[in-house]
Amino acid sequence: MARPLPFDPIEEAGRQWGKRWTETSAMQAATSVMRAQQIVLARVDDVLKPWSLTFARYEVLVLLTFAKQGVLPLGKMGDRLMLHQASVTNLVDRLEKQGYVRRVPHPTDRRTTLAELTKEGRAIIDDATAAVVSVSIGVAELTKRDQQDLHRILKKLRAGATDFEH
Amino acid sequence: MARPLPFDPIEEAGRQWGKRWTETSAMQAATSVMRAQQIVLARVDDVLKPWSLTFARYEVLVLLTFAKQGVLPLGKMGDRLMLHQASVTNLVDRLEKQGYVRRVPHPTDRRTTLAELTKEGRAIIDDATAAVVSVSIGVAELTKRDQQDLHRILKKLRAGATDFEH
DNA sequence: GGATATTACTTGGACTTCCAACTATCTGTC
DNA sequence: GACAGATAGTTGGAAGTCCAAGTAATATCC
Repeated sequence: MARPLPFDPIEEAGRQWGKRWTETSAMQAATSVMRAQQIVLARVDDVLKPWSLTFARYEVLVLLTFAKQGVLPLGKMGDRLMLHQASVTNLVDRLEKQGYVRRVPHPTDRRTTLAELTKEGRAIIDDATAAVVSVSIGVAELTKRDQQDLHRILKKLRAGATDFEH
Repeated sequence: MARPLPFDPIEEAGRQWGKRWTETSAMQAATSVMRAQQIVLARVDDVLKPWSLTFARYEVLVLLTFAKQGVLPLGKMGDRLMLHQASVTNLVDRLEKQGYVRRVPHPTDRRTTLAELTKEGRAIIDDATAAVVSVSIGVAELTKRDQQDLHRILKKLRAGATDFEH
């Protein structure tokens, strides 16, 4: 990371940007999102270190926890997590090496691979989540109202990106 | 990417999360930020392809454009862009190979390396920016009001992350 | 003035993400 | 039933991010 500045770099960028170009508030919104993601990611990754997990791999475990039997096809996981298939393959590879997840063949469709939570994976998820919750999933500065506003605004963005039908 | 779902995966995750854990709105806010970043990045990267640029490298060029002489020390760029020094080194390496930027020794401090915009770099920045502006920097679905709200809310988050003094 | 600490940048490695290409398997149609 | 097309997953490569360690140069302090 870098050292904190005596001013907000995004405000300053807005000032400079506005001298030459248009869409200043869009630029500031976009830049804020980029930076906020970095912050949330760093914070959550940090509290997940005791389990050698990252936010990305933690999300995979959480998703499996939501499934009835702790089992899901890799493809479906990619849809839900909004990730490329190759990314899912990578994450499951690592989780499998860590022993939190196991690959299992689909009973009828031999193209499909299922990811299944292992006993170890199931055992840590509540503790890992407690750690993640303890830092408010990286958005501790925001009130509940802020969090909801953020979710509402970004939902418009996501709806326009063919994330889901609307 | 994956195929669009018949429902919003973040709403669905909220439903499932709430059955077991707390801080559901924080989870949805954090997850929304992660996904929004992905969307903005993909959109901006896409329109920058004609110049073989990415959002990250484009931001470096924009920052240099803001500097009087088109020259800045790498360290200062890292501070402004909120990037690790190693990331700046990497980006400047690539921009230098592309001919958009040149490394120049600092006149008095021999530890410092300056990045300087080349004529080529200066020549493309307005066109590249026109392309980026044409997609509203990836946040086209948001009204100006939304963009400002987003900026305001995320500023709280950034202030808590020692991005700048407040 | 010299030893120590700080600062600036680079390098190598880990991680995540994507794309494009490839293999294997299923589906649908004639 | 066979062939074309769609679907599922993996692999290899590119990009960006970070951290930790290393090198070089400047600052500080006694």
